[in-house]
Amino acid sequence: MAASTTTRNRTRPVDKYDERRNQLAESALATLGELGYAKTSLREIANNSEFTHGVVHYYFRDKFELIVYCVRYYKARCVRRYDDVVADATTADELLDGFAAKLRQTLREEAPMHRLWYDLRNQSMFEESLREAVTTIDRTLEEMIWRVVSRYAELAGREPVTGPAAAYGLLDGLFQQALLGYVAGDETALETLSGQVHGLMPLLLRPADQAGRTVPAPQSRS
Amino acid sequence: MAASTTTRNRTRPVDKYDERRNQLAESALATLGELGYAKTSLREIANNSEFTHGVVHYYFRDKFELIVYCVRYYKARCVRRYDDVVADATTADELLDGFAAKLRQTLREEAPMHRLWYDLRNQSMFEESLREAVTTIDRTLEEMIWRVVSRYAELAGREPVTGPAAAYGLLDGLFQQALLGYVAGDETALETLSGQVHGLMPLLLRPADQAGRTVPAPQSRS
DNA sequence: GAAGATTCTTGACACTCGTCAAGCCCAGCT
DNA sequence: AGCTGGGCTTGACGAGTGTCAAGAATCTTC
Repeated sequence: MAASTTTRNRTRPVDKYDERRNQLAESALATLGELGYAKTSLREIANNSEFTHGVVHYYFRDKFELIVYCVRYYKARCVRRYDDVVADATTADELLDGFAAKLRQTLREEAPMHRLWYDLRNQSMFEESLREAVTTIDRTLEEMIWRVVSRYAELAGREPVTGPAAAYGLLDGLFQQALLGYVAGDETALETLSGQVHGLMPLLLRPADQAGRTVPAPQSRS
Repeated sequence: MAASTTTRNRTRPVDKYDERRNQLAESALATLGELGYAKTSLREIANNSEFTHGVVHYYFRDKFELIVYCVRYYKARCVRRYDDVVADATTADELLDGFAAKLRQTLREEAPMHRLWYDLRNQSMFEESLREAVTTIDRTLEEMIWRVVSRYAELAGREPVTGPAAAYGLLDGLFQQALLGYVAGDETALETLSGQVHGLMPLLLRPADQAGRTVPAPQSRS
């Protein structure tokens, strides 16, 4: 009975409809962040909301549409997280400090969301239907990181030695490792990450005096 | 009825018993690598073996013991993968080439195993019972990578700028990104990874002439 | 070859899952 | 007031899950 994508009918309760979808997505994200993809059921999602399990099927065709909607909904919130840092910094060191601080804060405050993100990204390696949504958001994250790195290089008056993909891969690896430790109860993961990032970022800049080798950017975008 | 951990009784069919366990673990790993943790059932595992689903409970108390056994079983096979490369190389460049080639090969031939590993590592962020096994193998992988990096530095006559954890995090990030792309069908991920690693590794060495900054090693081991 | 232990199959159980349809509730219109 | 229809609840279904027990099949040992 529900309409195709987001509009319901012409009478106009479009916003009400989307509002409920977002409300359910919020509950779903909270549940997924707590239990993980494997153990999250629609009933559990509904229990974490103020509705019952039937409602989910009123607003989403099936479980999959809900999950994908959640991924996109989540992306909209997280993808501009470092833009302020980039915009406000006036020196390379200031940018680096702000970036590291924001990473620490993200780790501390958004750990469930991020373990969910890694979970879903991994699921996309098994479930092809998730792949498109995941690839899209992953690319957006890469661009977000690249805005930081390239601006950092600019402020330092040097050039990055890596392309966007490599820069994202490196930083994401450190962050994921820190998240793993932090979730396991290692409080020092916060400071460790900060220190590692402070150490890594300068390495991503080509030395001013000499022409070093570069980490080649991917030839194409597949 | 089954014995406690691995020995069965004193008559001596210890090896037979363990052999079956390993056989089942092999089937389980194949299934898990294909379907992922979330969608793998004991019946499916048994179907991929020459036994029926009841046998699983004859050799493993429950699903969890099987999974954990699999993780450890898998680790035993993969953790010395780069040792030959380290032992055989006589120059830094040779080591680097061999390492990159081995990474390419791993990506091409063992993609299902590795997406499974990342899946399980992520699950450990939701399921505490997995944490210990995962942490153990993760540390072993870190040591494996560190053997490569430190030997690489040694051959180059320089010092690493990172500690073992950061080195592992960085390389793991690149590998995971490449795996994601490769599984999604991007064949160029192989060469991209190789190029990125060739670019990254020299950055991990402190310049011979000057005393650069270092990526601090974690203070403690949590 | 019989007796006993071990290994494996089969079928059942209690439960949870996603899905769906029937109907209740209540705001808004005539 | 009475009706209408969208929003929501409830309860059911079939399929699939982990687990387990009872017994068949196979091997071991005397």
